[in-house]
Amino acid sequence: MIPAVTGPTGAGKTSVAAALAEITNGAIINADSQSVYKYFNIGTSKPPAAMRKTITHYLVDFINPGEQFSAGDFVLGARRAIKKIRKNGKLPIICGGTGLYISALKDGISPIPASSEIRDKIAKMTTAVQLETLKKTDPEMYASIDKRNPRRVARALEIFRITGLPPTKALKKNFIEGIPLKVFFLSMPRTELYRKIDERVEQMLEKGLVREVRRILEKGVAPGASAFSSIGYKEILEHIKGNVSLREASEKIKFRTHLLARKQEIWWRKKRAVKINVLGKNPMAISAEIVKILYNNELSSGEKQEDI
RNA sequence: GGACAGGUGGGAGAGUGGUUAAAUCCAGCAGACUGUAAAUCUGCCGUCCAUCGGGCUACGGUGGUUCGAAUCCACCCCUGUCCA
Repeated sequence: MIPAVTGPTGAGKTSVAAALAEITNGAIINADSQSVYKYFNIGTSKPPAAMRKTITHYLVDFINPGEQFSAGDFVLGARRAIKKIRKNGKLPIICGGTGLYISALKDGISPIPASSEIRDKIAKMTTAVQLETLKKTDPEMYASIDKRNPRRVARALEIFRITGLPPTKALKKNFIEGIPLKVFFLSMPRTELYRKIDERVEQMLEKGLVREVRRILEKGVAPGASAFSSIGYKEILEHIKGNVSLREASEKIKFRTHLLARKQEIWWRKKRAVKINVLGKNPMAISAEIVKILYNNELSSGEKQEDI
């Protein structure tokens, strides 16, 4: 089975996946929604260049900052990468913190793409009108949808416009089946995790996050580019504009990263994942633990997955 | 020593007699979420019991005015700025 290493930011996914790749002769497929972007290196904690020389990485550092990348793109790309890695006789390892991406790969996804053209049109309607339209086209979806969440509502309508079918039906059509994945969730106590996150944010600044943002802007990347919406970049942008001090920006980055970490935990709390406590353990020990579980599970058919 | 300004819940910060357990923001906590997901959205957030709801303690301290005070008065303590 394919292992997927996930967990909150700062838990050490990158080094664990690297260690795992070393002992299993594996290649890594990135499942982090921000690390796909080019030039955004420090703030996204991409796997370092040296690591990428010895271990093959897929879906990292290959999208232009202005372009959109989505769960569907990830699934398609990951499936291709898995095939290729297997052909080379290696073990594919998924690594990243974007729960939706990993879940989509594992459980499948419907192949309805995003259309910025349609999205723009829908955006011109008020939410009330959007809801009205949805109510008429798909009462079932209307009943279950979070009506206060504009993105949900807009996407439902988008699906309708693209397929001409009620979203509930469209989502079941031509479904891209999932791939069996064994999800390993690296975990550590909150207080410890928050401490590590804060430390890491300081390190990012020392490494020159501000400089990186300046360079990206000099390249002509628009401040509104989707890659700039990620934690660390948004705040530094504000600092460069002169709206906040560097200190304020770094505080904000820390707090927003805490929130992110919590969201990442919540995502897997009720889903099947093997929780691995990483506090005080080194990457090699952790990856050895993962190998052991992977190997045991392949021998015994019984599922022994813990809840988080 | 003198003159102002101010002390509000974990933090910032509204509130100048009742509808205020006290706006708002931040932090914290609990969630939703199948193509923007590091996004978007929701709930809780003094304390105790509790289903609606109810009790208790709260706006530096102590006393007072009042049917009623975070809000008015007196004194005291502390903080900031300015003058000596």
